[in-house]
Amino acid sequence: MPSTSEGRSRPRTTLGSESIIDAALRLARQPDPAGMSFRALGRELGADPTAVYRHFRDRNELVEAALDRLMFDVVAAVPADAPWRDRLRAVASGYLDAVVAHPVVGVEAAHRTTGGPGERAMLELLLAALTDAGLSPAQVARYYPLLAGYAASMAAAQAAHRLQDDRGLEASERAWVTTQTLLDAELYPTAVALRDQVSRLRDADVFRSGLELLLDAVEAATET
Amino acid sequence: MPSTSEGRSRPRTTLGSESIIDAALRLARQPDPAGMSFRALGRELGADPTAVYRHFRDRNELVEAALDRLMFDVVAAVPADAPWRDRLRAVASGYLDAVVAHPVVGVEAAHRTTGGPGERAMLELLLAALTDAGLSPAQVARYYPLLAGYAASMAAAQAAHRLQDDRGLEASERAWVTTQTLLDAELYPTAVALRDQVSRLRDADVFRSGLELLLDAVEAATET
DNA sequence: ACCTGAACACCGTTCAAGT
DNA sequence: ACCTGAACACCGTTCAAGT
Repeated sequence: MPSTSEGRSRPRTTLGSESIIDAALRLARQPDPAGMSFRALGRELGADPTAVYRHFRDRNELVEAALDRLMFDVVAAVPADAPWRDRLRAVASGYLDAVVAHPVVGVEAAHRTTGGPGERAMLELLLAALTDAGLSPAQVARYYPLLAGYAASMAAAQAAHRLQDDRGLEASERAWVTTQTLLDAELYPTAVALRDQVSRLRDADVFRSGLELLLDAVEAATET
Repeated sequence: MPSTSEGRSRPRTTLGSESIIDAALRLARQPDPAGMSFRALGRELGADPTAVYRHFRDRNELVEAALDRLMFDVVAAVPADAPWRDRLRAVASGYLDAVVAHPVVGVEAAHRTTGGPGERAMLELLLAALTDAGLSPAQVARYYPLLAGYAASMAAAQAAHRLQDDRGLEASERAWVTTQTLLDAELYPTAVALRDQVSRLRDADVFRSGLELLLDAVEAATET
């Protein structure tokens, strides 16, 4: 490393948590698993990598802050006056898009709890929508973890899938459950129809159809 | 289960892919994210860490082999003559248990495709069960990716959750979707019932109830 | 033929030193 | 008060050298 300040324009505003999160999310968009390292972050910020430690205790805290910001923006984009089912659909697919668009942060979305305003806003939205649907508190307690867990884990899996094959873009075009095993298998030699249909499946389609089944279950629960 | 483990002394048989996988899975049981490093593996095998490269091209290949072995054993434990719904329940919960019991390998389960005999056996089981349920090939093509994706991503998320808080055992006792946010929130001050119920939720319960909803959907699809 | 071990290019993180 | 940069203890992986 040459001693700083050559070439390169200088972002070099005073460092703040928000600008660090911005930079982290910018790096997280690229499908490079190691793209959001502290060293890359320092380069992006025009500061020493370790300066980030002034604002976040460790990597964990930074990732959670970035994730919380994604959630906050997703919730903000959901029309508040839409029917409950539309609201849930909107928040779920917005969340999926955000997580997949920032795969480096997104892979951590499945199991992390941020404790921040974004998470709280999303929680509020979920609980309110389920209550508006007509569920009792006991029913909300049953369906809310299921919906949240489904969306979080499926989205993270898709982000991880996208991170994995940088190589075969065609491969990541297909749904991640679509093993090559299935596609070339003599396993189901007669079921050509099955192979054709599965090979056309996209990750987002799988996500959506599962979500609709869960929402159907919510709707059915209100009718008893 | 393989019976070839002889206490503490010296594993040091001639290195083979199978014994390496055994050792890797042994290390993967411990809830230490970095526990399955090549260096730890070398120690466990009584060999130089890099000797593993003689048998697996890289870490990716090793993880896939270990995962495939888990799947193979899970499928082998499913009674082949049970009704289709019982078979699917058995394979799903066996898979969840295996993945959560080997969290270091399990976290990778969501998005990986092994292409091995274990994966093929599991695929065969799934397709056969759905066909036995009465689904058409087109319906199988719709529900199979959903079931596989659901189980894979939820199981991986639970494994990741278990890896994360080594610290608060009580925290990982609770379902991972259960934010502290919800538990101490003034958010729903009236809904004490909701908080109480959610705080009693376990990860495995969430997994199971979602699975049953999906299986209900499969069953309903056969009646049209 | 198979294993070894030094070496390489990375990580996240700490901390004494600078300004 | 805030940032720097060397240093530490790790990674996965490569490759020339050993047996």
